[in-house]
Amino acid sequence: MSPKVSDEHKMMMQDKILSASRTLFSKKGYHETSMDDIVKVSGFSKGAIYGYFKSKEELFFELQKRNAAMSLDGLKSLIAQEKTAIAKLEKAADLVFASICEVSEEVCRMDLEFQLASSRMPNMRKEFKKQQMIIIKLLSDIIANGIEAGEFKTDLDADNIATILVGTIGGLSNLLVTTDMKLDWDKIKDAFVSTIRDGIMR
Amino acid sequence: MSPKVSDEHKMMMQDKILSASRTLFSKKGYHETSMDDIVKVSGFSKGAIYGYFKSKEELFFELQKRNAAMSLDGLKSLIAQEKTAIAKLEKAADLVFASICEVSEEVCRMDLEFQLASSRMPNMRKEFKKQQMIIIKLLSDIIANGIEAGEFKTDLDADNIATILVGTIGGLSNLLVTTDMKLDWDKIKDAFVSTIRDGIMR
Amino acid sequence: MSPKVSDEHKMMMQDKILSASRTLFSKKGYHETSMDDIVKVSGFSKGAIYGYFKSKEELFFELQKRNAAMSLDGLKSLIAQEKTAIAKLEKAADLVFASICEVSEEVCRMDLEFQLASSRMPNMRKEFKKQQMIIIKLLSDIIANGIEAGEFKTDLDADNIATILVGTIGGLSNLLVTTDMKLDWDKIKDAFVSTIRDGIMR
Amino acid sequence: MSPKVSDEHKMMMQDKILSASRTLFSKKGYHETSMDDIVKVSGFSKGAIYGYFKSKEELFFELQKRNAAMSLDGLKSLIAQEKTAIAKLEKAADLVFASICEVSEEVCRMDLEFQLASSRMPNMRKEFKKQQMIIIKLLSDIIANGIEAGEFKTDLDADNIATILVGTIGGLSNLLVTTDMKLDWDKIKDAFVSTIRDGIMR
DNA sequence: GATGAATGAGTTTTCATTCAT
DNA sequence: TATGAATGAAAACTCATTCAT
Repeated sequence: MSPKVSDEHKMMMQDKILSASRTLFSKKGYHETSMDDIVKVSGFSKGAIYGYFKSKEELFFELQKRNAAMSLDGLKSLIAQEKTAIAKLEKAADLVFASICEVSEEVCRMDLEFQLASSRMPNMRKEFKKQQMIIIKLLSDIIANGIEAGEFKTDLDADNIATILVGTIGGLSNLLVTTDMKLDWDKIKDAFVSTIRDGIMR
Repeated sequence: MSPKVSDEHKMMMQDKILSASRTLFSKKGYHETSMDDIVKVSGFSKGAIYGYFKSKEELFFELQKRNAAMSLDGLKSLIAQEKTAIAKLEKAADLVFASICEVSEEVCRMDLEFQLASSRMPNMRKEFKKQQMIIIKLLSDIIANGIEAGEFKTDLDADNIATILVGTIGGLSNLLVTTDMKLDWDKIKDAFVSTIRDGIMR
Repeated sequence: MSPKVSDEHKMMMQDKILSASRTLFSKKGYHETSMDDIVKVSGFSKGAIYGYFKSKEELFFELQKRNAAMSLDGLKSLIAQEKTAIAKLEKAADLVFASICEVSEEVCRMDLEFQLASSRMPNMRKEFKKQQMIIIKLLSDIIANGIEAGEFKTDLDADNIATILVGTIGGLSNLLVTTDMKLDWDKIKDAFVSTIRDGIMR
Repeated sequence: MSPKVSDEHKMMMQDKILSASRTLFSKKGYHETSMDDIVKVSGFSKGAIYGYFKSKEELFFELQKRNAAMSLDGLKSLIAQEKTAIAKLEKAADLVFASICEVSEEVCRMDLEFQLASSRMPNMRKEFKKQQMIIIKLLSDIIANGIEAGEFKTDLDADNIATILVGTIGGLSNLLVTTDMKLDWDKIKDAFVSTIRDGIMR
């Protein structure tokens, strides 16, 4: 079982590098972040980094995967705590708006970078699609359950509503980083939640 | 008087260059488009292009401004044809979903590029914010009128709803280009419109 | 006809770069010569060199082509001055041995580099083969004429003899650069010429 | 006594490493073969290889020495079976042409690599010269014996003829790998042997 | 003004070699 | 003695920008 130790170690080292990269990518963007920057900030040598990731692109790709996995885990565990569909959705909205406000720009910019990369790099695109699908499915299932349970209108298409929700969340997140709009996110959240609630509940 | 003629001429020349750039930027992205690409496609010389724009960044910036102005004009004239607030909003939704489906990827990718650029370049950000504000204000006014006219619920915050709408539209557009999801945009539009309608109408 | 001026100028510039590269490649070898070396020695900038040759490999390839063309021209004009087949062959031997002795190492090393490159790079190989074929054909024709004219034995296969001659010359040239053997090239030439003469004349 | 065992062991280990390197160098060339390649193919660790050879260059150098020694042994034992000088030479020609045709490219490319290295690295050059000298001496002695025995013309210079023979063989071998010429090596061998025979026999 | 050749700092990536374990 | 992760100098190549003509 020696590979386990080795793999764990590798994971840890990769995480250290990714951690440094995360800050840089979100601050300066993918193109503007050079491997030299990552070398400087991470404290690893050029060769070491290339030992752990075979290219800048792969490093970026891996970062996206791990970020997404973490976010998804957080979302899932939060949702699991609630019983009703509407409560689950509200909890999800809470989390997302909280991350927009608190973790704020860094994470949101990173997301934008990933979206852009996804629109150009086939591998990234495939992965990103998969991730979005998972989230949409997650919400879609909640909505479908809500319909079944009589919480929501019966004529809703769960998938489409879920897609719209994901789109809205992403769009609002982007709005935050692309403008400096000092928005009152609490009120926007309330407006969002109540609009959706009125729109889908019966 | 001569400056006027000269300015008009300058504008025309700039438009020719921007037109070539638009295609390139949306197809390949900002970073992957080189000035040499623009030289080749536009037919202008290096020196000429630098005569009309003082840097690649400025060229990109200018392109965004003109694109936004055109889109806004289209939106405004379309909206002006309708009387009721809800009809205006639906017309706006039509336009946006049409551009997502028809003009499709190219335009949406361009938007992503702009959003990303906005999140890094202060000038761009300022401009982008201004543009978003204008659209939000446009929608907000419609909503406010709708409230006043008794079309919509009275407890709505027009600005927040407008922000959400703009976010949703942007998010769905990004979803299109970052994933290959073969979504049924017509149904999504319907779901979007009816959710919103139920959410805001009384 | 403006391209003519431009093309001539381009050729001249390329020649200047190639000239500097020739020295470097023959002194240090292909792999050991960096583009920075060429920049330093040629006085051109990085960008300028890449403007004239799209890669180090292409530069090397072009150098080989021009070298070969020059050598071939020299050989042809020398041979044209003689009447009999044996005299032509001897003249060719003179030229080759002279270049081995006088121009000496630099040219011969360059040849070795080209041979090695030919054995690995498909494009180079094709070009090298073509060049060798031309020389073999040149000699083969002389020999065939010599056979017809009754100078040489009638049972000779002109192509094979020509191939052997080309091989021998190349091999001796390599022997010069790969060893420091202070050989008496005049005597070797005499031995070569007389062996061949006795071997093929009747 | 322990050094003897140790030395033998070292030799064996070195041979294993060299064996893996031989394949790599001949397939990909010296520069294109990395130490990592050798690690992968040989199964030895980086450190182990550097324990047995102090550099890539030395490894290459040692490989050349052992290759040459093996070839020479084969040649000597083959030649020893023949009585007359011409029979010995023909046997030598057989061996060489056989290796060109059968073992073919791989070995010949390796030779080219060595020749090139010889032309740049003083140590290599010295060794290569020594090896060539030995072969030339071997052939030269045969020729000298042939002259004495009345087989060959009396006015031949044995050393020069031997040099030419070695050059020719090397040149033809290079011709094989640097071009794809589908030559009829049997006929070339016949032409070679008969030309030489006619050129030197009385 | 217009041109496009020239610039050179900056980019990603490789790889022979070392050395702590 | 053996290992292989780490090193970092050096390589090929790009491209926004300038400026002599």
